[in-house]
Amino acid sequence: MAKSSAKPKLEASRPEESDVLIPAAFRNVLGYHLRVAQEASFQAFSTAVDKADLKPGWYSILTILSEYDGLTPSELSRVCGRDRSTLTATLKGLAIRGMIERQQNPDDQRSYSVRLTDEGRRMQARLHAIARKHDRRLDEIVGEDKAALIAILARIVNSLGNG
Amino acid sequence: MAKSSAKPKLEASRPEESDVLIPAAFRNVLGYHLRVAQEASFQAFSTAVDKADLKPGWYSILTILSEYDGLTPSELSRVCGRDRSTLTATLKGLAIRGMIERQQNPDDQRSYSVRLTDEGRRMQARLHAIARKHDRRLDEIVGEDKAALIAILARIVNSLGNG
DNA sequence: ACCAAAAATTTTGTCATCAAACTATCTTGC
DNA sequence: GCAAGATAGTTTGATGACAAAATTTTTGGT
Repeated sequence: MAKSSAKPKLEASRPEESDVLIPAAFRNVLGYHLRVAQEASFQAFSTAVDKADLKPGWYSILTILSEYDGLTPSELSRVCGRDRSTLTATLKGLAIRGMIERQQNPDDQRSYSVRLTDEGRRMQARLHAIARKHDRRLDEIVGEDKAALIAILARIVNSLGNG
Repeated sequence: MAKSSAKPKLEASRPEESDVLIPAAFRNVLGYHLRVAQEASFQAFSTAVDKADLKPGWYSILTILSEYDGLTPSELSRVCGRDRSTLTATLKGLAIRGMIERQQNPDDQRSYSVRLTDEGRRMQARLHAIARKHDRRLDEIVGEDKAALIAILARIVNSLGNG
């Protein structure tokens, strides 16, 4: 299966004029564009989630749990890429609202595993619907370049993270 | 010179294996990859800046000012894409450290313009050196796809921002 | 001249993030 | 079996972000 995967091309169309002034010092800086695009994307998602009176931070955790139920906070932290201490408050919020349950690990008193409740599963589904809508919007904007874009972004993560 | 600008291709190489587990639900989600990549990039920059005992948040403001001296906080807010209220604390910090000066607008008592001091200019240069090093690292990772990548990211910003 | 509306900035409140310090528990070496 | 070190989770403190409300000043209409 040599070269099995197609090689998507990125058409570098003429940059659209935006209503926002970009300082010359940033115009050619990847980090800047990366940041601005991510913030725009997150903001759009966040707004949609807010309208449903939910918290955007819940989505990733509930979704990871719906896939890998029973992770410990530390494992969860590794999977979702947040510091352990960041999760403490979110997990507390989710527990208070009855979306997760903590179950003591009988072999290690320090540790517990986190499980979704039925309520948590329902909430995950609601958030997932919003997320999918947002994704489709992004997909439409990016178009055929999606796979290539994801590959580059993953390369950035791996290179900066491990190299 | 038809087709004067080359059309960079994105080689979608086989995704490198990373040491981090990516949940299946996120594997194909642009927003997720965008976020993770941006965080990796910012983290790398932040670490470098920290080593020099500086604040990453200063860089964008000082750089914008070095290009457009004398902006008001509101204008600055628009250019750097942050909420006006976010700038208050940073500007205060920069003023305390003598990197900027506030100059009352004689025609409008509510408003003032922000100017770099010599100290601020020196600080901007130091931060800029760090930023350039970081940029070069990103450029190396992204390679020939840079222009195409920036174009897509800008498209995301414009579409989500105005659409 | 006055009063209402708009505008520029700051203040306040909430949230997410990391790093460092802390507590409790487990594991290991001796 | 015990002390030293590692690990799990939480707490605390700093940063930086937004939104909403408050403040001050300007502008506009009558």
